[in-house]
Amino acid sequence: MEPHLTIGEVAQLSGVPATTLRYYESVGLISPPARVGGQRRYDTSVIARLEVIDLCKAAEFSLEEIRTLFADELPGRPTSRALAEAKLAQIDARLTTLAEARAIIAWGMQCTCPTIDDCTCGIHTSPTAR
Amino acid sequence: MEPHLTIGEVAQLSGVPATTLRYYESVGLISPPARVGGQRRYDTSVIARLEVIDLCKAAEFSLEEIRTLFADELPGRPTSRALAEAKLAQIDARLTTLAEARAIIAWGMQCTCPTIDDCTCGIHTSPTAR
DNA sequence: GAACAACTTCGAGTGCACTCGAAGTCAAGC
DNA sequence: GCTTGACTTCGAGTGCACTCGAAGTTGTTC
Repeated sequence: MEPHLTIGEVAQLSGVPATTLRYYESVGLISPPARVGGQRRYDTSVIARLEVIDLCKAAEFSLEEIRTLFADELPGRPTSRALAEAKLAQIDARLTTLAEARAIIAWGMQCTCPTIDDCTCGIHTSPTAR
Repeated sequence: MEPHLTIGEVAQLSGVPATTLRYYESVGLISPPARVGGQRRYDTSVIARLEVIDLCKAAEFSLEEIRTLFADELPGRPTSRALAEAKLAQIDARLTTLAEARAIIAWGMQCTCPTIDDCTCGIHTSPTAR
């Protein structure tokens, strides 16, 4: 785990742009690495952390939330657990509204009105009964 | 349909803040209303338009896209149709990634690692086989 | 030792959809 | 005529996650 990777190498290995790596460091998502002549030298563990970040992003956590997840080192990680539960609820809510949006569009595509303004006829009879 | 509603009345009737109404006008989503002594006077048709905008927003269209929908007056409204189809695909893609996110979190909540950094063990065995 | 790429910091810009503040104008009621 | 509240414009600010540009420094190669 010797620090030997330049920021460009980490960027290449991880697929995360160097600018973004500096940004992540600035917001405390990755810890400041060693320096050689002012330049950053990373050890390979940063790659794993970037993978975790990627996973968390895929799970719809904000960077600030991911920072919190990393900071949570209590036994059982109650903060992370609470965050995950809240996020799950958010995702479910989002899934619901997206399904509604899908229904609205599918219904709208059957519309034959000359302009969309005339479509108000459907507002009170749309599939989600708005 | 005489223009007699002030911006405040429209805001109250529609639930859309006056600041937002002015913003919508500035981006061409609603047409500039009549003026009495410099003040906006709307006719009741603006309420219907705001309802349509609301519906489009619920369908995940951006304001710019909604502007396009309103401008589309060709027979059959081919532009709107294309936009709707593209949006449907976007929504479906989003539904898929959200479902993945949901699976990732549900899986993460079973984790008993002391810190999230240790969880990398799961990256290659997560439910979506990332 | 000179060229060149890759690095450094810092501040500012991007996109979206608002939202706010300042400073001024207008209409209605007393 | 004065107050009050709602209105007007304009520019700037918000939040998120970057992204870019400028100006300067470092490491590598010839």
